Amino acid sequence: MTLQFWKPGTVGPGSNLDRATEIEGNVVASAPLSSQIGRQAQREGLPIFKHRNELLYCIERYGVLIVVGQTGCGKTTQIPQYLYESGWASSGSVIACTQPRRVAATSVATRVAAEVGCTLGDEVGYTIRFEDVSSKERTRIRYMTDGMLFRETMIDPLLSKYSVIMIDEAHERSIYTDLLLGILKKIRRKRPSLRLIVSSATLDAVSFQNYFNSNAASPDESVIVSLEGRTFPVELAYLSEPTPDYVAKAVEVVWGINNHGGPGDILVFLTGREEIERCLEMLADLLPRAPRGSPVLVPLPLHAGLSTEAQLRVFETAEPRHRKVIISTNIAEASVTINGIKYVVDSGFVKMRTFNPTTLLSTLTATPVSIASATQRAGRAGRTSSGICYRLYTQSSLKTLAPTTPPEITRTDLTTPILQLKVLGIDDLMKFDWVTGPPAESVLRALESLLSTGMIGQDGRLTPVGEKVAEFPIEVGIARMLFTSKDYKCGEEILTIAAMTAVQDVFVIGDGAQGALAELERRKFTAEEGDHLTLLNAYNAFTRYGKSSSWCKSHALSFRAMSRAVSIRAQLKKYMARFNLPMESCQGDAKRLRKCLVSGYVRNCARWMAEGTYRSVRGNMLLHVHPTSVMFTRKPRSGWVIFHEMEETKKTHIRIITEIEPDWLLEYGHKYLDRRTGQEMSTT
DNA sequence: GAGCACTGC
Repeated sequence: MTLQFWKPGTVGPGSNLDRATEIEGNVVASAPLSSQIGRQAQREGLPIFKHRNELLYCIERYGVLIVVGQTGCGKTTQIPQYLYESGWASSGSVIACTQPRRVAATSVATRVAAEVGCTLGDEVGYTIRFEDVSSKERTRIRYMTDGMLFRETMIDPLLSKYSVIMIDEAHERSIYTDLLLGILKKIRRKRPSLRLIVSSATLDAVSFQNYFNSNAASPDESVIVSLEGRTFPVELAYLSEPTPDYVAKAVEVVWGINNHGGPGDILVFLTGREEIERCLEMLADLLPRAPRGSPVLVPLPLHAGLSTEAQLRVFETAEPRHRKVIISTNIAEASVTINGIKYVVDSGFVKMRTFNPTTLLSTLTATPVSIASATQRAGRAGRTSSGICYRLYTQSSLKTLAPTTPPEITRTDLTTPILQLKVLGIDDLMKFDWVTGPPAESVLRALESLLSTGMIGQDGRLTPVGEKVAEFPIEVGIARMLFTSKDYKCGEEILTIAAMTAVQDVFVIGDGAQGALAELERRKFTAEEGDHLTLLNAYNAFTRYGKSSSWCKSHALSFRAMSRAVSIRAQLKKYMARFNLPMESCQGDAKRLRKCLVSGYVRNCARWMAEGTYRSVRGNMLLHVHPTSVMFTRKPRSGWVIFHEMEETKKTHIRIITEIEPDWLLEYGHKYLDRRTGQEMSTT
């Protein structure tokens, strides 16, 4: 790891990547930056010996260190060790390093434990949901998910056991990263001895610095440090003309590489399963026409919906004279790293979910990637040697791309996060020091929803039940449902339903005949009342038959999803015990169960219109039943349903649906405040 | 009669 002062425009080595990133460089270069550290150290008469010491000097001198470095520069593994060796973890304090993903936290911890020469969980450990491999007494370097550290602030608001907190991959701007940064800035005002390291991509470094320096009392709170890593140059190629069909174009490019390019595997970025399958079909059609002497092309799909074993196939080394071509979603951009990739083919699109606070509708649409994303994708070709990235768009369209992807906090339902901030005593949300402020409408709607469900009072303060609900590691509505299960005496079943709705892709659907077979299997669990009870049946069958993976396979269930549901259920059960919520069974009384469901889904009710379409009670939107629902083929006798979620893709779909009686809605007495008139609106 | 990018507590 080499420490360098930050220079605008030096994102990565290699001629072409440099040229391409000049656009990125210019964005950053508009901010005045120089080698501040060097000057500061000189002024204070401090000698700079080594890179490592420079870094340690910076953490001593500045409260917040913004570290810019490419993947592979060792920042995640080395910086915590430097701090540890130089005494930052003495007298019982801990160095934390957060990751946005669980796998990253575990794999990095494993590696660092080996480097330090200790058993994982001793001096070096990790903490993720359901897995705490760390010791309260012995662990000095602790890798964890950002969500876990956020949760810890609810128990220890000053995070007093930590001396240094490193927020890694901060440029990804996960919602927990953003919430944490806001809280950590606040904590540092009360506890200036706490040091912060924010690891970021070049593009975002200045905005992070501005964020931390915006405090008038300490205008030079932070400093940017750049680390040089070992990556290889990636040559960029663009289309001269835009393409109307990037899937077909990707096939063409892959075919061209295979027949004329040197050795090395290919990674193609498309947006979703449907495109991936179309691409695989087109490649399969071409395979018999391969010219003699060219490598045998081995196309492999990669997306989150695949089983674990299908996902693992992309890591297998291709046989001699074979060439892997991995057709992937965005999962390969940051979550999954495959070695040996020499060529990247980038469609330039990604599916992004955006929440509309006015309609409460999430939209999932293919949108152009940001420059940051495009750079990250290209970098996937240069991890082990130099590579080439074929971008399926024109070079001139680069300037129409956004520099970075909008942070998750601007695109998501804030009901649960805002409830959690309230637990931390952050009541005035408009005044909270956000890294990026969420849309005002999102905040208002979240508050409105918290008010209407009794989580906060008219004064905006938490109610006693709100305080408890906030602690549950699950959405507000579902947590609330767990509380009302006491009244309906159905804690046992509601808990299972809560866990099952929290995992996705429970039923494995293949294509063609396999899919039809899976459909038949799924019908075995089907409950008359709808999907929630169907999920309950599936879970109960899973436990009855010994929670086995082979049983799942023969019943078209995802073993991964089911096991996760078991963990979530066990965790939620502990919270239920803590709040004295009884684990009673409804003894097959589905009516009680459904009434309880209504309490959690007051925002999500709809009325039957015609042929698989509904109108939402709120907003009168046209809704289509998702084909995976057991309600897809059936009309609710009462004409009314509640649903777990709605999402707009080509149509607006509702998923996980249960039939209810309309008077249950009234019985529950939920009312919404009309924001314009201040009048209470009935739900009917 | 037709479909869901990716994470996290």
